[in-house]
Formats: sequence, C-alpha cells, structure tokens
Amino acid sequence: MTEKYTPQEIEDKWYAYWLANKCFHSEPDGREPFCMVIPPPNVTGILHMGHMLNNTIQDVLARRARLQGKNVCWVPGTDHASIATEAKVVALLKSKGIEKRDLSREEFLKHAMEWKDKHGGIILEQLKKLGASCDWDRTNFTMDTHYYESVIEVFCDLYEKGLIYRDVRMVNWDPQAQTSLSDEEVVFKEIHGKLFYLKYIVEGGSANGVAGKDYLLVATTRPETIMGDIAVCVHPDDERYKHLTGKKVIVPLVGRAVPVIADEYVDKEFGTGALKITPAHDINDYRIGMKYNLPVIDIFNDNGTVSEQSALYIGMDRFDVRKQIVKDLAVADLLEKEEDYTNNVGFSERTDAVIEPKLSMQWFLKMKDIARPALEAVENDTIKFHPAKFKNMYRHWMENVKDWCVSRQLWWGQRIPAYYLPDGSCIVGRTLDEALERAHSKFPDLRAEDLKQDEDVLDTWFSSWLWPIAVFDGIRHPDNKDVNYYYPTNDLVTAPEIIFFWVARMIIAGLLYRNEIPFKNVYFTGIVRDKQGRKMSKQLGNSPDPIDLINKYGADGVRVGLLLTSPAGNDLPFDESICEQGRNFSNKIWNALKLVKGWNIDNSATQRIEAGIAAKWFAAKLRKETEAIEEHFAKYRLNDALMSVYKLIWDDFCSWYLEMIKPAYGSPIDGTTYRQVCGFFETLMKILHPFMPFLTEEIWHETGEACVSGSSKSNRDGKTIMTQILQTEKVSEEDEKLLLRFENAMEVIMAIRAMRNEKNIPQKTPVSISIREYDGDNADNNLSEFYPLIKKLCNLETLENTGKSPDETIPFRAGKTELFLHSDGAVNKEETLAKAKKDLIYNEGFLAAVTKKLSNEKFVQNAPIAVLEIERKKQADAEGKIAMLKAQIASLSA
RNA sequence: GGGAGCUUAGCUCAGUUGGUUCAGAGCGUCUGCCUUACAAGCAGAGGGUCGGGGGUUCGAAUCCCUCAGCUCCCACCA
Repeated sequence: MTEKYTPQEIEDKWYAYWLANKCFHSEPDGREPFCMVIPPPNVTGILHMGHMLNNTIQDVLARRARLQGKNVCWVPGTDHASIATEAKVVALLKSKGIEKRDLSREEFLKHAMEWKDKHGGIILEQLKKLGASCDWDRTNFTMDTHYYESVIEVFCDLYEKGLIYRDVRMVNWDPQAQTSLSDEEVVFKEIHGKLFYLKYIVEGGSANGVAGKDYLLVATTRPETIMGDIAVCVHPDDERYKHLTGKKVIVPLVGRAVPVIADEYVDKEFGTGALKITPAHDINDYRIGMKYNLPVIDIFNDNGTVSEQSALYIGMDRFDVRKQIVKDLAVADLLEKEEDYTNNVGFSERTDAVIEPKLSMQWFLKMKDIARPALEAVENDTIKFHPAKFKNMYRHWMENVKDWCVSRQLWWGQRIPAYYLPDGSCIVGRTLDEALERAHSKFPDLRAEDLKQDEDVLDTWFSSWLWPIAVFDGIRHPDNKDVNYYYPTNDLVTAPEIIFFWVARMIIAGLLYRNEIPFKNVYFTGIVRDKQGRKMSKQLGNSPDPIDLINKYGADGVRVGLLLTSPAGNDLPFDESICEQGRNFSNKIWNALKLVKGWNIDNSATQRIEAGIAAKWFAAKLRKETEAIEEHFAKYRLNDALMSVYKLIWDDFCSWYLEMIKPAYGSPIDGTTYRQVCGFFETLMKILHPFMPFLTEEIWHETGEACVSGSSKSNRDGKTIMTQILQTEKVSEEDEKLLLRFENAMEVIMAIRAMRNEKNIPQKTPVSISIREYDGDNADNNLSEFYPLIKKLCNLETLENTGKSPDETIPFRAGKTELFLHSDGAVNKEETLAKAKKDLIYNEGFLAAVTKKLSNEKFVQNAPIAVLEIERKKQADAEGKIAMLKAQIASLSA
C-alpha cells in the first residue's frame, strides 16, 4: 500500500466501474423507490461551488437511500436557459462577424443547437468527477422532443382552461436581450446618479405672473423621458400648486402643453412635490395614466434607442440622450439645478442591462387560483421545507402572487403555439394542423400558409416547472409506469434563491397535472461565500475551480469539506482549508487500513482479554452512533451526521479501538480479533459511503469477508459497496451501561496520560499506578474489568487496587477515582498538598452552592423529582470527595 | 417603506418542552512528542458575563420587554 492516499487514480477507476456496471441505473421494481430530480443546470453552465454543494448533498441522499435498500433514481439533465444561452450564442456569432438580425430563425436555431451539442452539458461531465450517482441513461434536456411537446401541451391545456391570456401590460424590458423579463429576473442595485430639476413653464397667463415667466419645477432622474410626458402630477392638498391644477404646462424643449393633475400618489415632501407623468416608461406613471385616461407616448424602440414617436433625438441611445438633453436643457435655461442622488435601478439578471419598463403585448398565466393548493401543501407540511423558516417566505409570495408573464422575445426555447389569422385574431393549437382545423370553423377556406405563428418563445421556467413530471414523460403519457412509480419524488435539493422561480411553480404544476405534490421534502442549501463573506462570483474571481480542488484534495476530500461546514439553509463560508480536513480524513482511514493489513494473523492464538473487551465496547459504540446518525439524517442535518461518522472513525475506531487491539510490534494478531476488526471496518465504510464514495469503495474491498481468509487480496471481485445494504441494530440497555462504565475508564486513562505529560514521563517508559475506586462496590461503576485495557493504553507495569494510599506516590484523580503514581524519585509533597487544598476549596464551594439550593424550600417544592435527585446526588458526591481530600491532606501533612 | 431571521470560544456552528459539573463540537491556537499505521500524525492544555440593559421564575443561553448591530426576502418614492 502507498504511504499516502492518492485519490485521483482510485476515483477514476471506481467511477468507470460503477458506470460499466450500471450501478446508478434504475428501473421500476417491487422495492420502495427513492427519487430525486437534479435542479437542471444551464446547458451552457460550468460547474461552480454552488453546484458542488448542491450535488454533493443530493449524492449523499441518493447513496444513503441505496444503503437502505431502496430503488434509487436520481434524474440528471440540463435546462435550455433561453436568455442566458441565446445571449451566449449571439455573442459568439458576433465575434465571428455574424449578426443575429441577419439570420433567419431557422438558421439561428441551427447555430444554437450546434453550439449546444458542442459546449452544452460540460457540467454533467464535471459532476461525474464529483462522484454524482445520477442515472445518466435518464438524462433530460428541456428542449428534447418529448419535453418540448410536453411544454406545448401544457400551454395549450392552460389556454383551453382559460388560464392563459394575452394582454398589453407594462413589463420589464431588457433592451440588450430585447425581451421581456419576469419581476423575478430583475435585480435592483443602488446607483449614484443625479436628480435634475426641470422647468415646466405654465401655459398662457398665470394667476400671479406674466406668461412664460411662471414655471413649475419638476424633479426627475430620467430627463430623457420628457418626450413621453403627458402630464404633471401634484398632491391635491399641496397649497403650493393648488392654483395650477387644471392648467397646462409646457414640456421643456418638446414644447407640448400637458395638463397639471392632482393625485394622492404624489409625495409632497419629495423633490419639488411635482411629478412628471410618463406612462410608457414608468410603472407608477402608467397606473396614474390609466386612472386618468391619459394617452401614452412610447418614445423608445425595443433596443433602447429613441423612437419615431418622440419629438426629438430620434435614433439616439437612451443613455446618450440623457447626457445630451441635460446640456440642451441648460442652454435653454430650463434646467434649474442638479443634485447628487442615490436610487434603486433595475438590472437584467442575465445581461445586466438597465431595465426599461415598457408596454407590450405578452402572454400571461393566471396564478391566483392555481397557487392556493400549492400554498396549502407547504402550510400543512405535506411538503416539508428544511429548514422550515423558508415557509414564511413561501407563504408571503404565494399570498401576493401576480400573473406570470410567460412570453419572451427570443428564438431559443419552446415557440409559443399561437397562430395569427389574416384578420388579426389568434388561435392556439398544439400543431399547425390543429390550429388550422380550429381556424376552419371560422374561415373554411384558410390555408396553412395564411397562419402566422407567434414569434415569441416561452419563459425557461415554463418548461422547468414541469421537470419532475416531464422527465418521466408524465405529461404526454400520464399513466406510464415510470411516472407512476417514481412520482412523487422524495427530496428536492435547491437554493432558496429560486424558491419562487422554480420550487413554487413545480408544486403548482404537480398539483395541476398529477393532482399530487412533486416532492416530499425540500432541502434548501446556503450560498457558498468566500472567507470575507462575499458571494462567489465570476466578476470577483473569488471562486475556486471545483475541478482544481478535486484534483488537489480528491472528490471525497472536497465533499467532506463542503459538508462539514454548514447545516441546511446556512451560508457556507468557503476556505480551501476545509477540503484539507477532508483529505486528511481520507488519509487517516487509509493508514488505519494499512495498519490492519500489515498484521500477521495467528489463527491458533487465543484472543487477549483487552481485545475482547474492546470489541464488546466498540460494537456497543457502533450501535449507539449509528442511531445518532440516523436521527441526524431524519432531520436532514447532514453536517451533524458526517461529524458523527468522522468522530466515530477517527476517535473511537482509530484512537481507541485500534490502539486497544494493536499487537505488540512484530507479534501476530489472533484470528478472532482480526475478524472483528475487519467486520467493524466494513460497517464503518458503509456508514461513511454516502459522504466519501470512492475511498469507501476502495477500502470496502479489503474489509469484511475479504479479510477473513487472511489474504491481503480482495475476494470481492465483481461486487461493489454500491449494492450493499446497511444493517442496523438497536442500542440495548446493556450497551448503554457498558458505554458509561467505559467512559469512566477513559477518564482514568486520560488522567494518567495527563500526569505523564505533566511529569515529563515518556509513553515508552513503563510506570506503576495504584488505584482506589470511590464507588468500586457498585457493579455499574466498577472499573476492574478495564484494568487490562488501562494497562495497555497507558503502558503500565502494574495497576493495583490498593485500597489505601501507598507511600512514595503522587496522588491524582480522575473524576471520583483516586490514582497514585509510583515514583522512584522524591515526591514533591508540597506541590501535591497545595493541589489537594485547592481542590478542597473548590469542592467545598460547590457543596455550599448545592446545599443552598436544596435548603431553598421553593426549589424543593417546585422542581421535578428527577432534578431534585440529581442535586442530592451532587451533594453526596461532593461530600465524599471532600472527605477523601481531607484524608489526603491529613496524611500528607503528617 | 413592509416582513422574516440572526447575535454563544479566535473562526464556523450545536444547544429539543426553562432543570445533570451546562456553557458544548469541529477547526485554529499553545505545550510536549519524528513512539514501527498515520507530522495530512500522536498525547495533553488553555479559551466564552451565551450582543447590552431590564423583567418573569426556586431556577434563564433558553420565556417576555427594550436598546444596539448584522443578514435575507418583498416593494421600487419620481
């Protein structure tokens, strides 16, 4: 065996083996299913730390379910990610000198599909490095034919049910991608800009001045939108402007006269208390415009340049116009002043372009009614959120849900199956034929060429919301055996950021199309941050390349590092050093195997007494910890589960058990002990397998039955840990008692080690100890059975129960047990006396506190009996210790 | 502006219905060890007025009030 664990070779070897043996593939059978669907990464995506965390968690859950004997199906796949992907393809074509607008839809899609075939799905290959045990035969892509048809079917169905409609609305417009965005795709950022004060001259005469001299001052951050102004609005109670309401003012530079209206929406305190109304380019202005029936002037083209509708600056970009108009206003003496101002500006999540509110014709899905059952499913815990705090967020959104704008002005995606007739009316149909047939009821002579399909595609989330159903083709074939077996899925692991985008909508779709929830548990991961707490991002360059990390620490090491850090829903402050801890753990286990494999086996030898006790103890410990781990898993506390395994292996197995059974150098080990250690090792590898799949597979082949023959070669050819089931046993009362007694023995061992440390006596120098057990008559506390162990672990020449304090010894204590170190040299009586006195003072203080508590009538009356008994026991113990210390002090002083 | 949550050791976090010597874990730190599986290691040690203040209670990290600081979500005031 190699000196150090080298993961790379072993990881590649086993992943290939698992694939070759179809270890991840699932087909419906008689077993209980355990199903998960991967949150499909963008087809253009590259693996980042967030994916690493998310997929490690899913893999742990999948592998754990396999160990429980379930039929595990983890469905992988990718999302076509319409905006993100189209933006990438457009950019790539541009770099080759090809403009999208010069291509036909078909040509563009051909380029996009080629690009997807070439670069798409890299991320899935990267997930294999991580050890992800996805059923790759079931890989889905949201634009696969069956998936595409499912999406179209759902759109048509919802339309037929009257849930989908077409309307002109104010939408978030991304002028770069030239598409609308849902509210969820807009991110607001604080921008340091300017507030401009513009003069709107009052038309004609005025109550208190000459025409042209009187003006209304309006503050705005967007002077370039004045060409779209159709009114100025003031608060009805604002004394400053009462005389102006109903009059008209002249829009600066533009020269158009617009009315001054009064509405309570206006904040008197802000700016000048007068607000310019531009319905086409501001959502609130739009609402006011609607309320007062004002006209709409849309001054921007789809690409953000000024349109023909404008009086000025036609063709210029919106940001250039802002610069220019400020200059022109100043020249015309229509700009009173400008102030620094910070406000929130919406940006496109995908392209980072400044969002332009824009009126346009879009398709919408009515949400209110279909959201209600989805809210209930989470409220009544039919679907459980981990951690539960996200229920609040979910409720808030679902109660205030707005209609979903599902159309996007893109080509990459599912094209909306709506067809326009020559008369402008619109027919929805699954296919052109279906649409034509429907159109014939109105226009019998219509031909296919007369129908013009809607140019837009559907929002990406309108396909991903069907993911748990569509991956099993459950939309097109609702009664197929896969969907019947695997749906509803068990767990969904995702980020809280997409709780509305995705989780909520999947629940809605599940209830709508299968009348059943899509998953039973949702595990929300935290955000992976850097050491300084910043979110990892490409721009900051603070995200390590996961593949580099895997190469450096091994996939198992990285997985452990990620999982040790934080529980569900907590952000994860990532630092490479946590992967180091994972790698060190791999190495520790590797070395433990090396130790065991290095022993010579003597099958004729009888088991040493301490090895027998050690085995009994470790078996009990194993049962106890297995139970604890189960509980952690039940609560989705994966970090706690891993920590328990970590300590079970490192501390209990390596530091205690192996040290207890380790034969003297050069001596062989007896067959019984050897078989026991191999059995324990095997069980430990199974428990650890979900977290460290590669290492455990490698080592499993050297443990368990493979050990029994004593051969160092694996006799497990053709088998794999992946098909193993973890048998668990309940911890018994006997176990609990043994574990408690053993803890006392551990305390003694640690006290002796500490004493060696203090006196600078090396471990290799044997010493003798006398022991006096305070509660030695009590069978539950008696330590004598562990004496052989204590002797071995502390390298004692003798360990005798003397019953009295021998001369020439250094007394010390472990809990309630008195110990005496035999010393050849002069014993420093002063020192031990001082220590004993100090102990006495502490214990007398402690006793006083307990006694005071017990003499408090109210405490005795109100406290539960169990608590009282504990206090009385504390009192008795303290009294015993004090008596012991007093005797010691007396003998030392004599 | 509206809502939710958080504050415990140097760091990241546990701490069930208030009650064991309850103030914990891992990492880091310090001390001593290259002891024949492992220095990617072994053995040991130190470290916190549980954010501040007040209250309820026999008893508060835990319940209530208040102040301070941080985070997230929603809304988008020109």
